Amino acid sequence: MNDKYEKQMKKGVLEMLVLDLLSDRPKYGYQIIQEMKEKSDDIFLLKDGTLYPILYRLEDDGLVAGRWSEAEGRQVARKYYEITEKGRSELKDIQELWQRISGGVNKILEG
Amino acid sequence: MNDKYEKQMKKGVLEMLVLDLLSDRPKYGYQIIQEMKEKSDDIFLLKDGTLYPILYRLEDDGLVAGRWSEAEGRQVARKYYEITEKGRSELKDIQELWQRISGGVNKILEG
DNA sequence: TCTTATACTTTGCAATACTAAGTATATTGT
DNA sequence: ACAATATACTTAGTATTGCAAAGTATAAGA
Repeated sequence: MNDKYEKQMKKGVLEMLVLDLLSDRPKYGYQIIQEMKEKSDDIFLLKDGTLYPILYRLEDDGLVAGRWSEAEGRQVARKYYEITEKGRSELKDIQELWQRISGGVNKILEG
Repeated sequence: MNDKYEKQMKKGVLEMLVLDLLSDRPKYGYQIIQEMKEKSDDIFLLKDGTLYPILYRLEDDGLVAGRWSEAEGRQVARKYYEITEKGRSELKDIQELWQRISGGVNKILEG
């Protein structure tokens, strides 16, 4: 039942969260999924089929840049995503938007 | 630019906000739009073309019940929407979901 | 050998905020 | 009287996105 609302409520915020996680250092997909899970106390459990399309969109928009790692003593190639300057600038704007929207929601719920 | 994110971030929460506004007493469309604007300090400025489809969905789901008013000393008919018991129960669940999701977002942004 | 974890890609579906257009009456200003 | 604005509801169409599911492939542990 509430799966529907949960899915909808996550729209828009996931891109912000991915950008935020990338803002301290470049990370690869699986790592982003783990950190998202840990930092949110198991609230954001992303499937890989959810994350990668987000990364591709961010890349298309020039907010992150992906580069394949030269297999450092391991075989499985990893693609590291790094936030761009444009990405940092956008992240700031999106976070302000989140404060505005979530603040507005709480005003109504508390009012 | 940020219109895209703003639109997405509102997904899911608008139904919750409409249900919340209806939880004290029945209201008609225009009134809901005004209260949404006032209580959110101009953050949620709904167009009628956005609100009514939400009301119809809520009605289809049995969360609200609409009834036409018998024109009380005025000519323009108004359709009043009233929250149902099912609607109150769902609202409680959706609000808990909102607390969970927005809490998770803030954990990541602050972490 | 089999299972699990790691790691990335792609297709297709469902849900919804919004724009735009349409219909109609009431009120206010000129 | 006329025009403009506010009130009030309806519907069609678009774009976006979270997710499930399936596919490809390597590494590590039982």
